[in-house]
Amino acid sequence: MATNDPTEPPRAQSMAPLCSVFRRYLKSQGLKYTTERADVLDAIIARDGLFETEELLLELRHRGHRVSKATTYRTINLLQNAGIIVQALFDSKQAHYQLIYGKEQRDHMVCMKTGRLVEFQSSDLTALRNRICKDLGWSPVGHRFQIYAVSPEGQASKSR
Amino acid sequence: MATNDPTEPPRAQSMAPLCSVFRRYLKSQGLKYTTERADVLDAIIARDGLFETEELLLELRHRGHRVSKATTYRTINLLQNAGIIVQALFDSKQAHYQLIYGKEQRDHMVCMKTGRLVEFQSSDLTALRNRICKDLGWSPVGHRFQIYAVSPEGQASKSR
DNA sequence: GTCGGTGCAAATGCTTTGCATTGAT
DNA sequence: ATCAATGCAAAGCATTTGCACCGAC
Repeated sequence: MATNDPTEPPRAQSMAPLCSVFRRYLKSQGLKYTTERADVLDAIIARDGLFETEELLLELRHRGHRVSKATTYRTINLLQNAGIIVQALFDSKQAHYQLIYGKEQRDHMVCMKTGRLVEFQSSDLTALRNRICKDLGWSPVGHRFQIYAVSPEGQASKSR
Repeated sequence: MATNDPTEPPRAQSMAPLCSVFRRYLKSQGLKYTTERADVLDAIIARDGLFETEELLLELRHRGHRVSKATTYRTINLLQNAGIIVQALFDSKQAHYQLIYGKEQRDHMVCMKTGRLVEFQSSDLTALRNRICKDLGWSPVGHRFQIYAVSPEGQASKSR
């Protein structure tokens, strides 16, 4: 599913910092750091890319963690508020999320023939975003960018 | 699906061409051009911007056209397939659409304080998109770009 | 020991669908 | 006349919520 950027070596996210970011956020809100919440964050870190809730539940089951669907949804919302994950992708019945904390913005390119999804980074894009904001007097916070295109494989397949 | 020509000046959309684009699409699929479908397209043209289904239903009622919710949804799907509208915006329970046929791509900037939504166009962005695709050997079809930022008014409001 | 958290099942709310009727070509 | 479209109400589905019990601080 998710591929990565050819220029940067993909590294696994070490768990400790994210975990403490989450703890700090929870404490600041008077909320508790529970095993279920830790399990959900772990599973997200393990995937290290785009995920949807159903996949996350499978990942959790797979690792032998029993977290209810309700709690998973609740935790995803907390992680969004904490700025650790953000929603990604348009045009989908189901919400997709991606880990974002401490990472450069990652954008997506979807193949309209094969459905293949590629992540990429572009500092030019971020620069352009900042310029657009500046021109209009706004302060940039973030962005979402998704390209619809046809991959080389998709072009090859004459069928359909 | 339907893209457009960046060299062409953005002009106000007159109704006739879109209507015939839709008719042509319907005919090509062996589908019928009905008054309800025409009414939905009219209402979308009248709004000429972002809309969600509920708003569209109100617009239709307002103009004295009785089109059922089911038909409106069905027509929206057809218009997407015809390349006349596309889904826009992330992070929303409800789908938002925008008229796109024969227009330059329009992107969005949302104020995180006030919720204000601004549309903008950037040919640099399209150029950047095309370059990114070319570098990876893909053929660009379209894109969605949404900036999260704080508007001048939002910055002024210290409250919250 | 307190609150907040969890799981379950029920509730929501947007969107889709089945079916009998209506209408465009 | 035919075959698709419409409207209604019911069904789907991802997500949220109410509530009784449980667990982190």
